[in-house]
Amino acid sequence: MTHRTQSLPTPLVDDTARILKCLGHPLRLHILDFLERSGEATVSEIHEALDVEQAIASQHLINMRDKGILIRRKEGVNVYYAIGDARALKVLSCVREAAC
Amino acid sequence: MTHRTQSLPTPLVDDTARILKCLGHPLRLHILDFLERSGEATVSEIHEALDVEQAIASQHLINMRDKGILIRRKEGVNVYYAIGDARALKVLSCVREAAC
DNA sequence: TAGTAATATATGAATATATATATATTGAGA
DNA sequence: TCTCAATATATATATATTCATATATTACTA
Repeated sequence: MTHRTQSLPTPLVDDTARILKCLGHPLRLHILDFLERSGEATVSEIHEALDVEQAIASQHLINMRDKGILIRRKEGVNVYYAIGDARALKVLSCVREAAC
Repeated sequence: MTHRTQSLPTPLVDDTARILKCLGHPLRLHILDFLERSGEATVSEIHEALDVEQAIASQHLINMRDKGILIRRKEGVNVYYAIGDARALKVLSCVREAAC
């Protein structure tokens, strides 16, 4: 069969792979799901809602933020995280579809 | 903000994370892209087209097959791999969109 | 300014992953 | 049956990831 489309450019593949790899972890995917439904949430809210240690939650949140998947906003002693990447939202909506 | 939708079920999240993690590797994503454009391809065609060692290509192909992302068909001494998972195709189409 | 709650960081141990290389297996044809 | 080409497997090494735990930082408030 002939190739009807061009091969994906390597920089795009590399960047996409980074995002997919990051989302390819159950807890991070749960966090993403929670944040999408919450709009935004503090570290405490997340670690309580998902029943994981505070440090673990913080580690994964920072991980996702480093990759541009999440953004954060400080308010006093609290830190609010939210989804900051359209690709992550897209992945989530695909998973939602599958859930039906 | 209240939660307008239910949280994703854990088994679905786990399964999805497994797939995303697997696709979250540049070479595997390139292989997926190549297979989508080829329809199907042998190990040799893949390792030559993507310029990677035969054993490396085989390892990644088996990896993806183990996770149900690829299927394969034997024909004599050749083994043809093809995409066998709708989710993988969906991911690919999203990446294609981003490429435009 | 001392205490406290929220968050982040440092560190180590266990496990998983990626790559490279060498070798084995399989099937076809001379 | 011998050889060759295609594919798979075994193994070692290096590196990355994950989780757990302890500790540090930060900002508010009494």
